[in-house]
Amino acid sequence: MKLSRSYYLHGDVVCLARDLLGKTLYTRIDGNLTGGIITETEAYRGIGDRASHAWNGSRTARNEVMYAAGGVAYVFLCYGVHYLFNVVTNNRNIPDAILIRGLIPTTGEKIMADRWGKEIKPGEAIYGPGRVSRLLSILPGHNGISLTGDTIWIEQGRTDNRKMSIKASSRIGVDYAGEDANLPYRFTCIPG
DNA sequence: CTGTAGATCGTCT
DNA sequence: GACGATCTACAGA
Repeated sequence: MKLSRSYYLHGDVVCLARDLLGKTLYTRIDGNLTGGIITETEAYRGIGDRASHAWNGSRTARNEVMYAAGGVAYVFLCYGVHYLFNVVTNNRNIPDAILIRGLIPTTGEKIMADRWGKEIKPGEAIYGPGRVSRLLSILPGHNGISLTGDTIWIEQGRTDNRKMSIKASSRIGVDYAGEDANLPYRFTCIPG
């Protein structure tokens, strides 16, 4: 069951980042269906969050899609090498987003292994936002597309995340954000 | 196991 | 012109 558009309009991005754990992210790119259970996320909270591209109201061609209504993809190039995939949330003109940092492949594992160039063991968790987008073949061309369409979407899945062990911790690679780097906006889980 | 250098380019100042 | 919401390979202990 696909998450509906209204799901992404929720006003608390930190709450949503936590809620996404245990759900399944799918992509269908060039006819290849791949997907996995989300195990790690980070919330980026609007214009007041120094770690966010939208900090201090910054609004440019790159981050424009963060200002769209929730339920679309935000994809950007990081370090000139990796594409990072975010879920845009909240209402129009409120630039909240959730970075997907890790998942456990459950669909199309062989396709993902080919894209990665490495073997993926059954049940093995993949950590790292750059790897996630590479395995799912998410590219800049997907920036701004709807998450309720047939290319990238998220399903509720079977996992009840109230029964998972969920941890909150500080976000990765955002030392430039000063005190905001210490906010507990990173969520990890061990499905069980 | 830990540490670190290099890759590589769009974006913002 | 500087710098990333990173990953990998490789060196050393």
